[in-house]
Amino acid sequence: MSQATFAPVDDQLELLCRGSADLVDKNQLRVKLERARESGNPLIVKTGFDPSSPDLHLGHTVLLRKMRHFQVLGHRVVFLIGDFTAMIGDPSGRNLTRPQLSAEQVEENAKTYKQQVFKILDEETTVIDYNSRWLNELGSAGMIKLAGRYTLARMMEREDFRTRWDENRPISLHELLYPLAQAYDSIALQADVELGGHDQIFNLLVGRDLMKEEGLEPQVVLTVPLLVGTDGVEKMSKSLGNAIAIEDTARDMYGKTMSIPDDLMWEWYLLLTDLDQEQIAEQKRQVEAGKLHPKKVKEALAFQLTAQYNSEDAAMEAAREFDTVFSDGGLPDEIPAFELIGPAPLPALLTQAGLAASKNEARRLIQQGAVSVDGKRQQDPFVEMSPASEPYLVKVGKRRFARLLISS
RNA sequence: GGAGGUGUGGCCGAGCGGUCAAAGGCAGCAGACUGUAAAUCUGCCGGGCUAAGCCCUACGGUGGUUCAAAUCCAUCCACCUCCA
Repeated sequence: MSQATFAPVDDQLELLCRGSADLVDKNQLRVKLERARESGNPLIVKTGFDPSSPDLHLGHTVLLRKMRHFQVLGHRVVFLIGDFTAMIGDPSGRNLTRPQLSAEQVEENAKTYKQQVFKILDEETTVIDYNSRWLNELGSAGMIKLAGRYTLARMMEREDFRTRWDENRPISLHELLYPLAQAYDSIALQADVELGGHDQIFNLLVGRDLMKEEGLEPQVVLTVPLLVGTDGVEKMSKSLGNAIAIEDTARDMYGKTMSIPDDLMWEWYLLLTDLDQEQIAEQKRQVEAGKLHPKKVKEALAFQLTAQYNSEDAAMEAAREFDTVFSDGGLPDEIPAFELIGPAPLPALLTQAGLAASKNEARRLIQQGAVSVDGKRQQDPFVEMSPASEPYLVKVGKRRFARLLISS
């Protein structure tokens, strides 16, 4: 292991604590950092990822960014793919048992993961590992021994288990093994620090307990808050439709960011950017005092995020287009074109062009005044569109555009 | 092994045999307004039909009872609880 020099401990602590939810405990982390500084041996920082959701979104990046902070400071970050534990399915925050994944799915998902995380992590220094490496070998005898070190009562301290129990919802036995398996990962890696989302706190603490039982120095547990999604209410999740994927187009990323409630901006700044905390607070004060327009602040946020995951050019382009389309009611750069056969009623054409899900919906949209043809609102749901040499420019709502060329 | 319960639209959740395409909430979409795909208010929210009406599909599956079934019966499936 290479000898390294580390920044002063207080400086490290400041960066590491930024935007964190729990830290158990800070003094221990200080001790570990000091030791690393003296010995030149970096801390082993473990973060587990369940390969069940390969589409990473900004919610995941909060954690990835914290990992990145450790990397910047010269520590050894282990990106642990929970290919073994994925067979169990993490019960954290769940009120239902998760579906179990097949080995093929896990492998496929893990691949997709790797393609995405290096937008944030440093590919050179990130250690990627799989927990099947030691958990497979553990075998059922080892698992039983491990299970013998924890009690049902302690397991039931967990809020999600407790809730499910109280509400007569099922808890499968294998779910009880998840925290144990995760704890065993920490033992196997001899982790100094384990990172996770705040919902992981229980699992991470079990890791501490079992490390002590093994006679190891317990890991420090550091969690980050769960990012609230674009709806401003629920935590960001793909299935809730309030997520911004890191593979989203620049246009989507910018637009979706602009759609978050104003109040949410500050948290996003804290968790998703490296903007100085004092600067964030200052902007917030100015907005509250009415000196700074919140839209400006949100634009800057949208720009930063878009630039980070796409490119500055793409971000500028997205910003310009957003203004054109939404502030000025103009046209986007790219409008999908369709060639359809006519004459035909407008609702049928809208449906064929994918601008409406069904003819009924198309009719409703027309009646509600959502549809314009060549810039003029069209409110007759029975209007026939006849063939023409030039395509019609059709707009549905604020965001759906198409050029429809009608031929006979 | 025994007893009981539940299964409704993307989700949650009401639902007397007819007036149920199914209350209410969430999500979604649209309009107005605006400062944005913020906030707020209003409307829409299974499919088809030149429609204030009609038709089709739908309340776990199947089969019945009935003029009429999400509602009653049988059976199957799935899930849950309690007792042992």
